[in-house]
Amino acid sequence: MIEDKVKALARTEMFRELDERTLAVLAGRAVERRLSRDETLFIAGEEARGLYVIVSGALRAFRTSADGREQVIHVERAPATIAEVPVFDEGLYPATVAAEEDTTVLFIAKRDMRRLCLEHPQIAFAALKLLAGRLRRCAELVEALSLSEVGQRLARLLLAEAERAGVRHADGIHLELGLTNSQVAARIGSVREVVSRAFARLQQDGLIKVENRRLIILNVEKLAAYAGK
Amino acid sequence: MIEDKVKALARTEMFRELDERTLAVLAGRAVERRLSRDETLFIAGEEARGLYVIVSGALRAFRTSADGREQVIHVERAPATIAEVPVFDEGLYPATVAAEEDTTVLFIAKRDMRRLCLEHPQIAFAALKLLAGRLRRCAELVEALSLSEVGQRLARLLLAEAERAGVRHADGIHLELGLTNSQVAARIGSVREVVSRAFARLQQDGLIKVENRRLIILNVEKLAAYAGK
DNA sequence: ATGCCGGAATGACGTAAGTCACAGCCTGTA
DNA sequence: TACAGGCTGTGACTTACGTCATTCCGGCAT
Repeated sequence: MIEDKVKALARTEMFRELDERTLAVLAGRAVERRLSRDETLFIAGEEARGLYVIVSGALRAFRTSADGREQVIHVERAPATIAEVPVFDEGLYPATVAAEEDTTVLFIAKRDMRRLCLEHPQIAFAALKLLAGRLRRCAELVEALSLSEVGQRLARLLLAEAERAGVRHADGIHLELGLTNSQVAARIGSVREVVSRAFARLQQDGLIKVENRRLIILNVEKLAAYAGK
Repeated sequence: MIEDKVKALARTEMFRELDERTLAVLAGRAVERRLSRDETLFIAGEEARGLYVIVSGALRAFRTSADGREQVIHVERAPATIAEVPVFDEGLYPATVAAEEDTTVLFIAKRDMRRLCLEHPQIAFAALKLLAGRLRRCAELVEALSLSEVGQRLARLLLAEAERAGVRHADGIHLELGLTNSQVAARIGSVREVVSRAFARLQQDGLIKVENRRLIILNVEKLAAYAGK
């Protein structure tokens, strides 16, 4: 039980440098919570009490507009952490977080986290690296939203997903996308129908091939060029 | 000379907690550089050797599209630091940085910065707070670009600038904007002409009043409501 | 079979916003 | 005084994108 928690913590970028003893103490204080697909963990603007370690599954952090459209800020999958920002700047949760799939998390209180950073410089360092990386990707998202169009943003997403979960094959990179068009739209800042058309376009141009929820990137270089990267 | 550098460092959020001695050592290693308006400090993708402390003036970090349009990621004015990200994640500079006005900076080498974080946990903490805040604002920018339209984004910018530099007055908040329409466009993700029209619209609707480069926010509440905040 | 449901595809349409071109206005300066 | 350069404002046009409505398809349960 507590063993499992220790293992889960030790797998994250944030806590992997910690010694067994400290991990055990931290694990003892960590509270587990299970979420079903699409269940929400917390809402933007809520009082932030701490951060979460993703033990299994994946979470998305997003913002919602007045008329209900969602824009995903980032997606984190196990092993990872989420909601670090309010731990360090003392503000409210900056985004709503919900489960992409069935997910288990561990809650770590803000105070525990801050003390850990002071007593273990490696943790502060890991946190710095993590936030820096996240900021880098957030800036890229800003650029994409402002300076590229939907087709290019879709291409970028496909390349990123291929990087993460693609399988190299003779005819190209095979990819189990596992996202509905709506989910893709929320990530790249658009809507269902437009994504549908963008996919059709990429397929027409011979860059990708889609058949029953399975996707093949036929020409990575061309796709990257099209994405403008 | 070195006195001035110490003073400049001590004013920043990043270094204000440091004791005099350590500040003096750091100042001794800091290299000064002066930039004229619009001169560029470094370019996105360059090898990152360290971060910069803004002694006076202001810098903007931005990305450029293939066809030359710019999207500003953030603007920092003295006293502040810029380019912390690559110090902590070891990557290249994530954005191009140029001077908004005549500016003086101090260069701090990556190694010095990292050592400082290990030896002085308060510095690591300050850096964490700073990155967290920046990430928060970056996420807000993402939301704005994806879910609001130009008029609303302009309204948000005006409210933020009023917060920073506005003067409360009988007829509303007076604001010396000091930005051309092109500069505003680069910040809110649009182009000159559209910004010009958005200003006209806000004025028509009686939310603001513009006369010879000077701006008055007549109705803050309405403007905030219009911004959707 | 039948019906239902979530997702995908697609045509028709409206619109915000980007592009182009031009004219007016300052300010500095040759 | 006149000219150039930077900024603004505005009309005319184009277009990418978002919206709406309909249809189709493939499970899945009844």
